[in-house]
Amino acid sequence: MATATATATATERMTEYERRRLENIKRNDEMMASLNIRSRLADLSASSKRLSGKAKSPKTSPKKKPKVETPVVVRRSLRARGMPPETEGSKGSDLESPFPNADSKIPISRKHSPRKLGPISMKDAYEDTTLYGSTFYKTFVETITGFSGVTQLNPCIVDTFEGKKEEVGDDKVLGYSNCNFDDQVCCKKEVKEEKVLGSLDPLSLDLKPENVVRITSGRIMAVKFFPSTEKNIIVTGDKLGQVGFWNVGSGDEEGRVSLFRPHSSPVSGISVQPFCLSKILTSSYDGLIRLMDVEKEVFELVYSSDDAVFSLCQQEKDSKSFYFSEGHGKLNIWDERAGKVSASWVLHEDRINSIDFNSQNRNFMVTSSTDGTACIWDLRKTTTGKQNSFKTIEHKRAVHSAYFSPSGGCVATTSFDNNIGLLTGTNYENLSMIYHNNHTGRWISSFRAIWGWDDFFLFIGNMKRGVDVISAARRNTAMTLWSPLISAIPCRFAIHPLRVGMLAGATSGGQVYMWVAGDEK
DNA sequence: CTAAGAGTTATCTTT
DNA sequence: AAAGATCCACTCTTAG
Repeated sequence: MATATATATATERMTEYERRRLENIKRNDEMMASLNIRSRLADLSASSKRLSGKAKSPKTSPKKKPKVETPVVVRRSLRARGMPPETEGSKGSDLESPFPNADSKIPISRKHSPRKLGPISMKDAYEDTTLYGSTFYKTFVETITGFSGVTQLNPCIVDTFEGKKEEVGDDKVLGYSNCNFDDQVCCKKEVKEEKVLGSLDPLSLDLKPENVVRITSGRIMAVKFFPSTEKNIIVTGDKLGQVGFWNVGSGDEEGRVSLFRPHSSPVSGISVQPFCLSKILTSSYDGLIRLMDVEKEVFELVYSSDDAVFSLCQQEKDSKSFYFSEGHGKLNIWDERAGKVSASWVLHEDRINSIDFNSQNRNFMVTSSTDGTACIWDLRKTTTGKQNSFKTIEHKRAVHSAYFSPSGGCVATTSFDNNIGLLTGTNYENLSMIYHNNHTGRWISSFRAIWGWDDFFLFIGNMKRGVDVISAARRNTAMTLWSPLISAIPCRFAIHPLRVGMLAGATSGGQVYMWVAGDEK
């Protein structure tokens, strides 16, 4: 079989990478020893207490009490109807507040929460986390509807590392990653790269205390930036079905986060409409796809299925259709004008975890699946079944993501088999496996390596609360970003599509960190 | 072939 | 400070 030889070479590579990995571990251990990490770990308790105090916003402790006594809860619909939203003095009063779940015990039901097969008003879905929701709700609506209407498109940094490999020389110490606190020596790490290629030096990414926020209360499954430079807004979806917004850098401590619960099960995908930023698509394990329309203040129901929807993707410049996966390997195309699914294929033998498109050639799509493969598809030829794929990448375990690089010239996959797969070459004929511990277990959303703003670096979380930066040219972990502000494992990431050097990482506790490049102060 | 169960992992809340 | 709850991820094992 052809797969036998492929497996053999993969095994050879594995040992090669394993060897290098062990060398790296040894080096790191020596370095950590020299930096006196071990003794610092001993008094972790003291520092972690201090750090968590810093990481969480100090004022957030008295807010939301989302605990539930009864797991099955129906959200009381239309309670807000007819209530004037001005009365702010009536904090916590169920009778007067238009957002009565501020102090009630119902808002976040756990499992088996029934889904509603129809539109949900935004006010009904609003999770009042602050007791002052009426004012913040209005602020939110004004913020999202207040875009100028001009949509900027991705400037598309088309710059590949192919052909520049020769420039990468032997290991040299390039620099050290920065940290915010002088007393935290442990976040410094040696970086080896002859020179920094590409449009951004990842070492310039800086995490500031004001850029750490808790958005949702559950495990974050999806995170996205709004494609606009007017305001920096991050939207997240979590395991409880919540969709949260963070208006970065504006408003006071509490007002910049708004939280809704349009779904009864985990939110699997988010897509902000490229030409209409007040419309946001969300998909969920509850089988629903909703369109949040902030102008109309409603979560419309677009699609419903008995199967879970596991991923959602929209081509960058196409607002007339979107692609989503459901059930065991099915992929659908939704036609906005027809208002129905216009094509449906069974592409994999198990759930499809990610969908992505080649930004330079829109006929090429890549999917990743729990069946252990990632496939590149030529949409002009796609019928059904993996045997018809343009290219299939085989992993030994479930594959959680597969993304085209910004130039479209590479594909990076992330698998539970502890590898990041890198596909290069004019016809994606070269496959490399880069070792990375992706064993996240049950409580952490699976890691997914995402591309930065060029073809040189990938970003992915690690189990030690750092952000590994993978060099595509060197095919290794070139550096790791650390910060004492990170109090949980960042597992899902997004880049700002229009601002080079703006990176968001989200955790299982609902927190989001935003790194920003540049201006060292 | 399918179902059920154990083990794995980290974070937040409660005691 | 330590224990308890989480509970649709995935893999492997065992029972039918």
